Order: sequence, then C-alpha cells, then structure tokens
Amino acid sequence: MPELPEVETVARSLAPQVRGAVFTAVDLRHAPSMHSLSLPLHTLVGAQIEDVARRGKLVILKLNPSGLPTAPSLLLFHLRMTGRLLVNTEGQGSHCRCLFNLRVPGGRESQLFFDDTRTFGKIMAATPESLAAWGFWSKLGPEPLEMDPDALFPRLKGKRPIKSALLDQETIAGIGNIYADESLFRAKINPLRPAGELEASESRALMLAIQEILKMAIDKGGSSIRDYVDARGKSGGFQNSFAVYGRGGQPCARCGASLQKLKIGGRATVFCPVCQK
DNA sequence: AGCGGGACCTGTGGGC
DNA sequence: TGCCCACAGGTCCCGC
Repeated sequence: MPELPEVETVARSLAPQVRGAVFTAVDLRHAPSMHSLSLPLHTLVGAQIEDVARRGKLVILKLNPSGLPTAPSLLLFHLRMTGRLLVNTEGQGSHCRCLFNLRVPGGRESQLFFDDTRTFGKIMAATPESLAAWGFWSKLGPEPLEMDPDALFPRLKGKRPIKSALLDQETIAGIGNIYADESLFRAKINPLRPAGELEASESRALMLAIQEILKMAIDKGGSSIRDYVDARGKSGGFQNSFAVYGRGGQPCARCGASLQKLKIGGRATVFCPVCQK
C-alpha cells in the first residue's frame, strides 16, 4: 500500500499528535508484526518521541531513549500493503497489531495504534547500530525528492525493465507500483525498456517526472485505493488524478490510444503503447 | 549476478 | 444469491 507520498503524509499527520509524548506501555498483539532484528518493545517504555520522519517507505519515530542501557533511540514502521498508524482511534478494519500507550505533553493519556489487516507490516525498535545491520536499510537507495535530476542515470543498469528498476528500493527509495507507472507515463517512457538502455536525457526526464508526481501526490495527501488513511484517519486524494494506474483499456489522456495492461516483474502495469517510447 | 516466480496474509469484487 | 478465483499499494527467498 503506502508508497512515499502516503508514508510522508502519515509522518506529517502523526508528528503533531505524538511529538513530546512518552511511552508508558506497549501491548504487542501480533508477534509476527515485529521485525526479526527489533529490540524488545518493552524497552521503549520511558522513551520520549522527539520527532517523526520518513525515509523511503519507512515511518521513523526519533526517540530520546529511556536511559536503560541499549535502549532504542528509533522506532520504525514499514506499513507494507495495509499498515496504518492511528492515534486515539482503532481503525475501521480494527486489525490492531500493536498498541502504544503514550503520555502526551500536559499529562493526558493517548494511544497509538498500529493496525494492519494483511499483517505484512513490520515494527522495529532500534539503535543506530542495530539499524545499520539491517540490509534493507543499509542498501536503501537515495531519496527521490533530494536527488539531482542527473543522479538517476548511473543507477540504471542491466537488462531488466525500467519499471522493475524503479520498484527496486536500492535504485531509488520510496517508489511503488502506482508512482512507477504514473512517472513513466509522465516521462513518456515505456515500462518494458531495459533500464540500462535509457539515454541520459531520458533518465533525467524520468527523474524530473518522478519528483513532480511525488510532490503532486504529497500535496493531495497521497492515494487511497482501499485501505490507506493518514494518522488522523483521513483518505488521500491523488487517486482521482491517476493517468494510467487502474486504467487499463481506457483511452490515453495524451493521445487517445487504448491503455495497455500487462504484468512486469509480477506487478500489474498500465501504460500507453503509443506515446510511451 | 540478475531475474522471475512464489510465499507471506486477509479482504473484496467480478464472473459465472 | 452465492461460490470461487483473481487480485491488491511490498518485500523476501528460492531457484535457474
């Protein structure tokens, strides 16, 4: 589910609700939701949330640790397909996998729910050292909104389709199925093109398209297909602006040709076979 | 090494 | 109406 714009929206909507709060208790209700490299969640008790950030598709709570030896200074969430972070409200689906009790500034009690229907999502309490041992984190590609437009080109190698390269979080962080298709359409690049065969000018156009699409999606609060809501339970609006995602068989808004749907790397892909070269 | 396909889960929607 | 299958925003692992 959530790709960069959705995770960014979750982080932004969560921050003002939990900044400065202290963990008073943690109730893990579904043990597999914990990442295998996570520190035990009870070590969070006493820690204060200093800020909420995002890296790729990860929500990151930056903590002032409790003072215990090896206490975590980071709490990460990967929402995968159906994960949600909600404050003071159990989600509509109510598949709460972990409940965090908080004492917010002023002394009031508050609750942070990690809700996740399909249970693919992961929770990870970490120190900077333990985080560095996580391969996914250490190999995570650059942040697209911080990249120079020419910085994508040297990262595109091999014969695999450009669509697959964009979904690989080592190429670039935070792109998922929706924004890969939308960005390739905007840049007029065929998703089947071998990544290593793009011209430098095409790679630059693609990087600019990615940045434009991501910014527009963040402005709309992300895309809600079925599950996604932000940390206040609010749906996104960018699903109403899709040019290709979910539009197989419909006419291309640019040239009128019928949009084609096929599988690339096991993922549904929609593109215009006429104006995406 | 790089790539494709299946696995991991639950829920929903379309076709019959 | 109801059943069954395909499919869903993401990684991870196994084989070739």
